[in-house]
Amino acid sequence: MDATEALGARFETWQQFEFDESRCAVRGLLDRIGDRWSMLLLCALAAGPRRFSALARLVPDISKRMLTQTLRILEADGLVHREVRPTVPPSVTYSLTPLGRSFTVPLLGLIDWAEAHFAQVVEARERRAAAA
Amino acid sequence: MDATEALGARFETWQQFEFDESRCAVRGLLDRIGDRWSMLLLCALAAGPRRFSALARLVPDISKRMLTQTLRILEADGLVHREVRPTVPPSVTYSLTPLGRSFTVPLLGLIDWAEAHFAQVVEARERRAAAA
DNA sequence: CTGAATCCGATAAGATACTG
DNA sequence: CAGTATCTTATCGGATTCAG
Repeated sequence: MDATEALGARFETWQQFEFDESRCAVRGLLDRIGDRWSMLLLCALAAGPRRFSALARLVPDISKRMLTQTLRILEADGLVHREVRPTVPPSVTYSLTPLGRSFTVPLLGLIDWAEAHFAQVVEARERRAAAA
Repeated sequence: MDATEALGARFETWQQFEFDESRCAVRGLLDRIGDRWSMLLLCALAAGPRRFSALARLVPDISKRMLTQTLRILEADGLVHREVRPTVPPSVTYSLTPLGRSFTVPLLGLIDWAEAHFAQVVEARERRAAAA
């Protein structure tokens, strides 16, 4: 059974649960990390703990608002650890939890696919644009 | 080198490209399939070709508008094939392309992780909610 | 049956200014 | 340094209606 068949079989079990949020993991997962920044921040933290301002520099076009919000969600989901040292000025360091590190395995798989096949996706789009 | 280190190293190469959209595959990928429906539809099509109305039934809470729009994007990206048979009434069948099937491999990895660890994520959220 | 077109509300997300 | 608060704009996505 290849991955496509396995995925198809998986989908059919979800139907039996009627995609109940608490049991349908895809929905629950994508609602949380399917946004523009979550995966990128997890990638940034994979290289090691980073402070707030360091993350802001690493991901150039994220606003402070979105950075804070996304980190809060990742922290609430148990993927990221937030450590505050009560110095003056304050120093806050973010790092991956063991759960967050376990997530880097499938995340790396996704990114490997993207880097290997993204050219094909772009080509498909261009071919379609040319046809229109 | 484990996945976390590999991912961290990967991230650092993206910085050198300044996350240029055309070369940063994550951005390009997530902009397309990071929405609410794309991955779910790819899962639904993994079990085999499906007609438009069949997909609408398989994914109960998607509107026709979003179904059409999402399928069009997946088609434009070369992940899904759209076949129209000029009967009356018209019959349109969607199926995964070879590129789409290759994507089911990392997608299955992501879903495996979600099903294995989603309980931990939920628990983390509840613990946080209880603390607040 | 398979869409296209339009309208509209909800949410996401950027910019800016301010705080301990 | 590490946020918060507020405002505003942009986009998402649902409901409805119409068409080939």
